[in-house]
Amino acid sequence: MILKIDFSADIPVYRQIRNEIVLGIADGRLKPGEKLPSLRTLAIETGINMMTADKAYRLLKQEGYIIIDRRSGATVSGGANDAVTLQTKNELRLLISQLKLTGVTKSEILNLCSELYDTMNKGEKE
Amino acid sequence: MILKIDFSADIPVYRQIRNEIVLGIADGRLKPGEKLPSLRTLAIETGINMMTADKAYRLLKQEGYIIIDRRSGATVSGGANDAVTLQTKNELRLLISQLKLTGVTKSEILNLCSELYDTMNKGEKE
Amino acid sequence: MILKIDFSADIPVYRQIRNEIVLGIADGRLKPGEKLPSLRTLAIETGINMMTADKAYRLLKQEGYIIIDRRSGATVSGGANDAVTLQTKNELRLLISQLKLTGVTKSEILNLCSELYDTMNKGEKE
Amino acid sequence: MILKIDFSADIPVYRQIRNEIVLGIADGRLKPGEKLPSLRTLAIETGINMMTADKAYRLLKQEGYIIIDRRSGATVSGGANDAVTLQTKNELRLLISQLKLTGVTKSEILNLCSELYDTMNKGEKE
DNA sequence: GTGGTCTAGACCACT
DNA sequence: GTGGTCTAGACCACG
Repeated sequence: MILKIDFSADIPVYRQIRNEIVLGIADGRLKPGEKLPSLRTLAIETGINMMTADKAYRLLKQEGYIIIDRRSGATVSGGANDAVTLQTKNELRLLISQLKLTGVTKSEILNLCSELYDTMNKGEKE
Repeated sequence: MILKIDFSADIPVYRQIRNEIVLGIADGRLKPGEKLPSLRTLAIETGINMMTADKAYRLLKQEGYIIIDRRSGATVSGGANDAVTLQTKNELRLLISQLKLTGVTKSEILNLCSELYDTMNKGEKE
Repeated sequence: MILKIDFSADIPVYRQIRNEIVLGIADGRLKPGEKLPSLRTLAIETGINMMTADKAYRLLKQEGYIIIDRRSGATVSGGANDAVTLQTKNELRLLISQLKLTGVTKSEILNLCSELYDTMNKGEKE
Repeated sequence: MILKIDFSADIPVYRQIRNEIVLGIADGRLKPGEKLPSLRTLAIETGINMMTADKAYRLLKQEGYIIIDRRSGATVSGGANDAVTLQTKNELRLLISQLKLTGVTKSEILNLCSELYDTMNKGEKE
């Protein structure tokens, strides 16, 4: 799995990494139990600082997306903490507000969500 | 409309204000054409600095949510720029990934979105 | 001649009026010797404050575009002060820089200028 | 590249900085990919406040003239957004009106534009 | 080191 | 009255 970083984006690099990995797990490109690259490998491959990679992994661990083991490094857990759910639902409310105000109808939103959800189950191909 | 600011949150104050106003417009508490408080009033009422208030209004203006009139201050526009839509859809994908990984099913997500959307129509024409 | 004011624009109202009148003179919709509306009329028709209208006329007078006579009000002079030329040439340099950086070629710029100039001689129809 | 600020001019400081940088890019004194001074450096060197410098950079970023990189600050992008083109063309019409009314002939205007454009290619590929 | 955010004032331009 | 701009600091997030 290749991570693309946009250094000129508004969103911090460590968060971009976190987001891409979350997306990767959700759509099946990263499978539960699968090993993630080491901090060093990740840092070199993406051209980022190792401390930034560390920050991303710590965040993912705290949210329950990955498990960090001293011996085997970071592996995908396959789930996430419930605390994430609550926070996410609040954010969802804001996004739906924004979509509504840009003229997206309710059914369009539901279709969009449905498609997005379905798409995640078909990313099995490497 | 009262704005609640959490000064210890990790989300910037000017963005909290922006978000609350977007939510307010979407759910009808703020109606198109309605006048928003002046920069000074907003700053005093919420206990923030004028420049922070200015930053929030500038962002809202840039996104098309409000119109800033040289004579009478800021008013609600009722819509938003298309650029917002695209950005929002990307963010939506991440949120749905997160919900999926915390065990929320597809139908639960769709119900949640539906409820959120409907809640926003209180006090407005359907 | 009808003046359109955009109260939500970044450019001050008095300057919008000034600009529209300059454009009107240049393209022949306003002819030398022609009488401009009184401050009061202008203010009422455009929905602006009389002081704002006054400011616009004072600026136009100072630049030589109009002549203000106590008895007959403001009339179009047909020219402008040389001081305007110098200032304008400086501004022109910036605009051409901007066009160049947005990918407009030299010949496109020259064609554009040529067209703009020619268009101004055909605005004879009221 | 040295930026000259006129603190008594009626054009805001942050806009003067923006203009000088645009001119610098267009005439090749600033090359694409080149690093601009940091906010702090710029503020100290020109004797302005950091927030004013920030305002100038934000504007340049929004217009597409520069890229702000989280790692190393601001760099010249070499282009600009299309939205700038449209705005600029409108402003061009006004300037040409003004020149016409101060007695500058069409061929003089075209020559002037041509010279201004050519002057910008010093130190660059034709 | 960098930019991002924020404060508590101030003065000016505009309407 | 309004927003627009600016100062001289400060602290934090990021890399």
